[in-house]
Amino acid sequence: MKPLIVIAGPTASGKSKLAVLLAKEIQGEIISADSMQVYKGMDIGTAKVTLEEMDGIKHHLIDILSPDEACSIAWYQKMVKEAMADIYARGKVPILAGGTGFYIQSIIYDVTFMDHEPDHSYRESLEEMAKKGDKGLLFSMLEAVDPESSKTIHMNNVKRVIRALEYHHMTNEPISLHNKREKEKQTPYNLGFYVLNMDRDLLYSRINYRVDQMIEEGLILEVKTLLDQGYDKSLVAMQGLGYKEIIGYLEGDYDLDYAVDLLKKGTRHFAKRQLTWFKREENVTWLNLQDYNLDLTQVVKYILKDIVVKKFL
RNA sequence: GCCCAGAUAGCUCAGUCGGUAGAGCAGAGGACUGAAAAUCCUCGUGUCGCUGGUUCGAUUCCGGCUCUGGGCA
Repeated sequence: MKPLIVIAGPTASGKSKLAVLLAKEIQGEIISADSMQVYKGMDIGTAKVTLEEMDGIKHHLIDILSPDEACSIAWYQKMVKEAMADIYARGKVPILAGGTGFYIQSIIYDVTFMDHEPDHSYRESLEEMAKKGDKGLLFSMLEAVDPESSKTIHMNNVKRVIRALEYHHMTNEPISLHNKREKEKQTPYNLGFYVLNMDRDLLYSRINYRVDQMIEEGLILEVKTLLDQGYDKSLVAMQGLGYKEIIGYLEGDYDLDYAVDLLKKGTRHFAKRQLTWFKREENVTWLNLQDYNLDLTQVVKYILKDIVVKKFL
């Protein structure tokens, strides 16, 4: 089995830096597992690694789309697999690093996605129904077609309901069946999965600090620039943390202090959701930064040892 | 110093015509398989400021006190 090292963790945990430090030790190249860092021009708000921070380590899947291009998990997965093939061909080790749990899963379990594009007109008709407030109708459609999913997807979760309906519409099979099949998969890689974390209080104060830094570094100008370039607030990229809040401020919905609070709060909530994603994963090595005196070089030392012991490489 | 209004969950407040109380936010937990930094679900006991009184029973009514606003001197 080919080696794959994953460095995950909530936002502001230090995983990007950790990944670089590790890459230098094991002939690694970094593949970003981040749904927002794929976009060009969104640097401050996504806390994208700078050229300097990359420190000569090659990073993949960063700055590959403009903000008006939609990134889907299927497309992301395809790009990552290409990058990995390339990395292996050159005799290096891929390090998947980032905080988007959904994306990470799609890689480590090599989830199968259909290779055709969604039926936009069908989806739009469903979205139309949702707009009219017909949540109940959508849900009863799901119950009829995929009773299994109707037990696990909540009626209010319109996005999930629509996707399940869309999936059935395109494949004539319930998405619950697809999910079940995919969940049974074992990873095809020799997988070393590390999650960098710390006590919640510390994480939250780091998040709050980081948001203040972003404002100082010019997040508002970055957002303004994107809007001036014609990127609309309805774009998926503009729904990202740091962008939607600042857009609200720029449009006069509230003052800057409020926007900053909103962003800090949203980022804290996000970090919690990220952790939920990693917690359900088995065979994960959790690393509490506080056990290493907040020193990433000590964390790297531990990982290097662990990699040898568990024969990940 | 006097008058008025407050004092209830970490915060903002609602409420109890007297039977020990509940929303939003914060916080915690969870779901997710082609929007995922999105979307969605679950979780609310706290000396009801302190202290006397009335009462079977007071956070609720009455008195005093403390504190915080606002007003008058």
